Amino acid sequence: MSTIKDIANAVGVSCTTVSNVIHGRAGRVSAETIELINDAIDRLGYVPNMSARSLVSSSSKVIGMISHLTSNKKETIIEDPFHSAFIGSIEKTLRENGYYLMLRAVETTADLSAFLRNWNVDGLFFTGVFEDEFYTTLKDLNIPIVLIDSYVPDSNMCNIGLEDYNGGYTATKYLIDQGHRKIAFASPPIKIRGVVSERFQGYKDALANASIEFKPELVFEQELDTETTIHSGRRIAERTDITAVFATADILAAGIMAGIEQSGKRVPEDISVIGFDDINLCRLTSPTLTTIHQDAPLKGKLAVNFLIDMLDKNPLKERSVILPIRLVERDSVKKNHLHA
Amino acid sequence: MSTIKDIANAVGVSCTTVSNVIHGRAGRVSAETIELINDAIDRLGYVPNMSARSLVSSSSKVIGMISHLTSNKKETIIEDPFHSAFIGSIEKTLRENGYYLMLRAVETTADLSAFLRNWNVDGLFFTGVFEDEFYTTLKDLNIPIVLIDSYVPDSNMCNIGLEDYNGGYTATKYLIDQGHRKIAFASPPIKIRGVVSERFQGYKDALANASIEFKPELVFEQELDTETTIHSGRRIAERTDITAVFATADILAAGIMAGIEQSGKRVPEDISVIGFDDINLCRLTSPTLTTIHQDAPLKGKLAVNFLIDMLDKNPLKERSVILPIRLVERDSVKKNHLHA
DNA sequence: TTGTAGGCGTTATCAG
DNA sequence: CTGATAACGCCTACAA
Repeated sequence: MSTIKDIANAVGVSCTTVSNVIHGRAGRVSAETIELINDAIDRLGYVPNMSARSLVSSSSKVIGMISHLTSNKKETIIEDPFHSAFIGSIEKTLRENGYYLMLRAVETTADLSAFLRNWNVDGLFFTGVFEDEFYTTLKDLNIPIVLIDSYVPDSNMCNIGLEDYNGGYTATKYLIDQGHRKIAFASPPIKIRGVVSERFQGYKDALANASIEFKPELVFEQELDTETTIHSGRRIAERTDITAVFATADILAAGIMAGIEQSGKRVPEDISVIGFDDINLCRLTSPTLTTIHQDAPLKGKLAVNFLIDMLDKNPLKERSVILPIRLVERDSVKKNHLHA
Repeated sequence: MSTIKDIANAVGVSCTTVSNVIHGRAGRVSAETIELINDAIDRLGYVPNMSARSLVSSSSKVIGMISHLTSNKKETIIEDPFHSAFIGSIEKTLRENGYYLMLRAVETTADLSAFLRNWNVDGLFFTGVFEDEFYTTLKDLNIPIVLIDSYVPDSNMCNIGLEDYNGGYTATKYLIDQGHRKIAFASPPIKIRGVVSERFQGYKDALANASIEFKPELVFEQELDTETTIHSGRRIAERTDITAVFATADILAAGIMAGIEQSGKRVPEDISVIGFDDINLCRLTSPTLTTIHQDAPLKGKLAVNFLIDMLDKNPLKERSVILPIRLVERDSVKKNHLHA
């Protein structure tokens, strides 16, 4: 484990000079010395000790990827294949910019702020439901934060969002256009400020615009584990009035399809299903799943870019970007269904 | 940001005493002082600065979750839903034991060892293919390592493995018992010491025991992205001789099923498919996927327990644990197919 | 039972 | 152009 001092000794200069070279403060060192030092760095295999750096600079190059654990939930950080899809692209971009990614689940604000101070965390991604409690803790914490699934307007926080409202509207409208009138809405529990509530509003507005009355009994809220989603499919199949389902996540839609088929009904002949996200799974189910597409890798990439701009104190043009959605037609919705 | 010194000042004792209390060296401090100090810690909201700790102790409580990026691969750390299934349980257990999880993708040994020294990483999970290159780097690195998908016998490395051979054998035998003789083997590229090569051997031995000749042209190696797996399904469907497929991963099996159906053939009527892993997806496809079950959360849990025992320098009874597999029958294999 | 002092590797300040 | 030096927060001998 060679240190700056080792390099300095090897070359016969001071630590300061070595440090200057490492940080590219070339103006202050002769070309010759620079060469010598770089050689020694390679030869001795020097790598910086990040702990020492953090200690003196109160900044660590550590970015936290925080997942909020609600107490009743499974303990898994990455519950949704949709999330794991962009964690990879986040790690990659972070790495390319000299940052490190720590994964951490927290239950309380105390957990979170302890973690942040433990490591002088430089920035944060926050996934999952963002509750007010966190907002008050984080807002005067003064580190860049990118919220991935919530809408919370604030300086030093960025939202990377999606046309969630539009997505909900588009999906529902599409079903209506195919002749459906009894359209169920299936989602995880609808939390205020969460993405789902936006999609829900889109659903309701699409109904209203088509003069279809909104019926609370057509709303199915449930967790996203496979058991439960399949069970929801069964419940939906039992309801003889429902002809279509808008599910706010593909894994949910897939579970519902499975449940429907297990009940002896057919998708899309008896009940049509439309999903949300457009994960790979959509092409693996049968029928393949019609869904609202969002670009997960891009979402991840933008999230990191936001964070890095904030870390570098680049002025942001925008605090928030809303990614477009688009409908992807596959085979889970019966076309021109004239049910009305 | 209160420090030990702040606590010491607040209470009117020295840093040493505070430190002793923090580390539970109760014997050396009066009960009264302990109380005072703990109060102050709560009141001032002290949390340890991990950087400072790492610096002085050359150990960091940081555990790396390393994913080996092969150059031609996508840049994603968690390519497989199977992996994301247990990363959550790893983070949880680590956290409960006072450790922190850093995610990092590496391409070369140099990348890896730089990362390890950057942070004084205390221990390592290594997923993905483990090549010799890494072995030589890691083996004298003297930190506990748990290999998740590879077989490399060595002290200070642990394998948490699976009955991969048995899984391959069982899957193939099952197909044979249903009357299949022309059984394709589909997998990601077969790497030496990887799990796949074990499953492959099981496949070959099951064939041999049934006096079925192994045909290299029935082996389909491909990457696991959705495009490619569906394409493989098509290729398999075109081959009129194949009546069954053993795929070494469920996502692969699902893609192959989709490809087969896209070619106008039916699963399992025309071609049977059996998978491996038993991820949630198996219950969402139609037909549902018969597969070899492995317990992913348990695998994650054992992996962490191994690592923590090694970190705590607890003597290990075993360096390696092999988890059992079992066949889960669903609907993707045609029963009693008398094709022979 | 408590305190003092030195050092971990790095950076920034300031002086040569 | 280069080098001392102090400081970051914590830990561990060693003293008292």
